[in-house]
Amino acid sequence: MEIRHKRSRQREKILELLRATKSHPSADWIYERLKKEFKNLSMGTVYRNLGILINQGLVRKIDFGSTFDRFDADVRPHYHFICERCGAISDVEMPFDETLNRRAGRGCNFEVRSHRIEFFGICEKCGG
Amino acid sequence: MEIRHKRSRQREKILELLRATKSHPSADWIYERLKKEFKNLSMGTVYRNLGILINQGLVRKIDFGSTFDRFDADVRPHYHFICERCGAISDVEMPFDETLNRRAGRGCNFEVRSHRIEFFGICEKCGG
DNA sequence: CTGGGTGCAAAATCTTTGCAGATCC
DNA sequence: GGATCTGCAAAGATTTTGCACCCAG
Repeated sequence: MEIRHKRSRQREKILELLRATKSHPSADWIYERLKKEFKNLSMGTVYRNLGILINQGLVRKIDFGSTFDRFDADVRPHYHFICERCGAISDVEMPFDETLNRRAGRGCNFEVRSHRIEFFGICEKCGG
Repeated sequence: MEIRHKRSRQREKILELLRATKSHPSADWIYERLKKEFKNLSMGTVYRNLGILINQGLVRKIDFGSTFDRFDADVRPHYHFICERCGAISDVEMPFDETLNRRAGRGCNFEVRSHRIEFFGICEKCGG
């Protein structure tokens, strides 16, 4: 199960780059940036190495979890639970916290208008 | 700016279907479901109508906001702010709420392991 | 050597778009 | 009739994968 990874200049540089920036870049940004150093770099290499770094817990992917969009006809503010095993999305019976936006805006100059919370874990069906 | 929309059986059925389900379906699920009724339905129609319903505020899309994944080398739990105008992602200086998982799990049979909060609004650069 | 890593290109996914013809008002 | 909608197919955008060669250990 455990794969022993050799070092690779590309992977080391990707991690270094990610650690040096606060902008939460996309794979493409990383690719363009590293291409200056590795003239023949390919996107495959970028994605493969990002995957390895994520597995090693050194990098986190900010995505939706699902590979496709999901749609909801309940437009009232509410939170979601996403099962990490089967991908099912359920509503969470927790009151919507109206104070959160204000608290998040404290101490920064962002105009916080809304927020979203997703909980992750194992759903009833998938759990023991 | 305002576009006057005619009725369309397909759009009405999509909304009806979304309202009747709690499973937060994908476009493909909707497509497969509606295909039984509209033999020649196309994905284009599904996506176009979902877009209209979203504009009308009748449906919400659960996605990441960005069309591509973003990566972060800061693996400590923290929250993100996403600018709705320029798409920039910043870290939010708000303490991570360890109690949230437990509170979300209350009253349901999910095993809540983690959570994520994204705040949306206008960032310093884009704001007046 | 050997197995992981790389570049390249093709494939796979998911979503959007152009167009001609059908439909609603 | 005219604007909107639909199906179809092609194009887009992003990510993944197969393969032959390369390189670290």
